Amino acid sequence: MSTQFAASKIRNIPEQAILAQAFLRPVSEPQSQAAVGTVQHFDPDREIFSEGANADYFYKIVSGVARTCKFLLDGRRQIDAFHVAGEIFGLETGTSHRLSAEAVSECTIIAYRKSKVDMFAGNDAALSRELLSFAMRGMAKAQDHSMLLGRRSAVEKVAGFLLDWAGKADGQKAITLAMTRQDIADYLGLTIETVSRTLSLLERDAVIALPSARQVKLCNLDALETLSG
Amino acid sequence: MSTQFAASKIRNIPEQAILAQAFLRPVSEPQSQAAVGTVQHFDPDREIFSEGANADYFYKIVSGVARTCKFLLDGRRQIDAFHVAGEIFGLETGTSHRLSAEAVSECTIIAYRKSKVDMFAGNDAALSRELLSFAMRGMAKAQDHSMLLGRRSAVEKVAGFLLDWAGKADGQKAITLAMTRQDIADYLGLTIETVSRTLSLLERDAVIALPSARQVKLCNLDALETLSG
DNA sequence: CGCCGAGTTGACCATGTTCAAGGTGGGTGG
DNA sequence: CCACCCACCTTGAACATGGTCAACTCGGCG
Repeated sequence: MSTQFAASKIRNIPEQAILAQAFLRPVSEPQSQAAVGTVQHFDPDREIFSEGANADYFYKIVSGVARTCKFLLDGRRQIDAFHVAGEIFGLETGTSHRLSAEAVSECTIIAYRKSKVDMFAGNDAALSRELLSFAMRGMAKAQDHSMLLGRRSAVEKVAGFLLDWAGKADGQKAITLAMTRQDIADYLGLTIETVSRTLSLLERDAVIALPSARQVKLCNLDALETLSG
Repeated sequence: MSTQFAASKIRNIPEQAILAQAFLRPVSEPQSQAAVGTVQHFDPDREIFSEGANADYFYKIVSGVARTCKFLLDGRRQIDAFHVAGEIFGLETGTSHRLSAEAVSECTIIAYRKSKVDMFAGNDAALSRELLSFAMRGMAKAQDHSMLLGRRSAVEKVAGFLLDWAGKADGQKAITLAMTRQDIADYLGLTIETVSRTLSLLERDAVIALPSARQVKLCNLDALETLSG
């Protein structure tokens, strides 16, 4: 299920340089990626880490989709973000994870030791910059998400989500939703019924088509953008 | 209104070390703080910078309260955060500000050139770490805010906000709100009326007291924490 | 004193939630 | 191969929470 490589020492490449790959390189070379990380595979809905757990590792997605989320005591869930190939999550300054992470679809991820980042971040200028940029992007994403949650109607939320996801799927007009309606609802701060109704509404208005529950065709991008606010 | 110091060169102290003060030092020495920054003063509701403007400077609050926010085309506003003395805002990786910033109360602020951070971040390990930690804290705050906005009722939001603000005001049970009801509403994703009603409700239930509109006494912290979810 | 902005309160309304009843489709076992 | 099942999704009707609109209060200041 998971394999630990120690290629960095065997091949006599400085760990620092290899670690930088986590940030600087695309996911096209799984072999070299794994050099300082542990490759792991998760079935849908499997927990990757849980809120409060030790944040010794952070993760980069090779394939599939994962979600990071928080739970309230009564079971309410807020999904913070969906992560796709190439994205990093679970990197914290504190010692424990502030969010849980789970696989949405089947996914392959690489776990990196956080301690190595602590060691090298100060010395390697490029890595340092990349880390900062990662954190700032994360901050920007979370802020945009706040805007979405606080001041938008159901239609605006759903339209915005579809455009967002289409962006991740590289701008295709036909997109495949990796997640359930419940996931979408918990991401948008809505109920599953409202998400479903809103999608039906968009379909009725010929803004989208729903050949199947998880397949969405964006028929009218302009209308969608207008609706998203 | 604003004064440019060039003390670093005069006193022959490396700029890099002085810049680090922005992150590493408390706000207790305004003289030295100003060494690499421009001290500025803002009246309530004055714009500090606007969304889309060049992000050449970032800011640290010396005194007073500021807010960072976003606007939708139709005027809806989402306040991202309130900033108090010692806090930094307006630091971006991109070239332009993604949020606007305005003074809530009268406030004194120091503006730092961002380019200096770009120059030194890679070389100075401590500064680098501090920057990263700043960004990660910002990310964590924005994520918590999302949780608040997405999955909480009006009472939970208001109760949470009061506890939060009490925390910033150093845990005092009697707090002074620097902001208007409208600000609170735009921070919590509610309307001004709902905020007002909810505060009245909390007062009726003896959870808080409202000697004046801006003065809140937290009479029953336990109840408040329960209500905040 | 009267004005004005901020805040409160009330009545009504709309959006989204809740509860409940079907529908659909992919997988499994007879 | 078909029937059944189950998870996921959709749809409807009643309801609740918070929004909207409007009147009113309060406190500071010319």
